Amino acid sequence: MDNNQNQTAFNNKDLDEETLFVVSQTFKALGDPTRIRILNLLIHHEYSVNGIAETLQLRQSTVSHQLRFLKNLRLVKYRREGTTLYYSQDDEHVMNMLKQMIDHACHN
Amino acid sequence: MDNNQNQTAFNNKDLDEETLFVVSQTFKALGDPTRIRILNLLIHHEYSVNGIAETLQLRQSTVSHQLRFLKNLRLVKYRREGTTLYYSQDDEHVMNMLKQMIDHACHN
DNA sequence: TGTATATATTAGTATATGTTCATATTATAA
DNA sequence: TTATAATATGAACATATACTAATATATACA
Repeated sequence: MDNNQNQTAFNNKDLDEETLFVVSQTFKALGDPTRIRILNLLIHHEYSVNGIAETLQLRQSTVSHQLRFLKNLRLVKYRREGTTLYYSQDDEHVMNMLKQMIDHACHN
Repeated sequence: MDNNQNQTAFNNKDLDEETLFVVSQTFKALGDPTRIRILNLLIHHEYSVNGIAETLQLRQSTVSHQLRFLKNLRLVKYRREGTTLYYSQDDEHVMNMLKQMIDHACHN
């Protein structure tokens, strides 16, 4: 039996610390209006940092900070073109959950 | 055309304020380890407040505070039996997202 | 090399959040 | 009514979070 097996497989009552950390961090990323707006933009296509800032009426600094947050969680990635960085989504599963929740919230 | 129609349907670039609030609040609820552990317990069956506290090794007060949080978002409900309140899940969709994310986090 | 543009980083600040202790409330039973 | 058990609430505290202004870094190009 695999030592790295998660507790879900054992149907245990509590979650192991690492799973708990990853899950809470990921949901936390989706738990802020600014990050949701950024990710919602990136559903459709890539954007530069300034592109996001202008579209969402946010400071460049704010966008950059939140992108770093999302990048650390591998929820977004970027490609460089000259001095411009184009950010795009990097976790299809999480993006699907975001879409689901937006639809869930809209169907009231 | 319906005035209450959400912006997702229009494929707009930004989300309306109310959707943004509901979505971020819901994800915020899932963005805390304690609340995740509580909800993860309630996946299987109902628990009393003290039952949760004992199982997860948390203070009664902590559990009660977090249950109020989850109750306000209609993520949990309760039924009374004497002086005991049995809490259970009340949003199948959100619970499914939690399960999905836990599985997602485990499959590393 | 020097300048311009795009982005990242740092430090400061205000606010939000989670936990705890102490206490209040509620319902039951003697 | 009084006592007990279960839960809720309020206040205080420490920590986390998000935003901003100012500045640093990096790339391209003249």
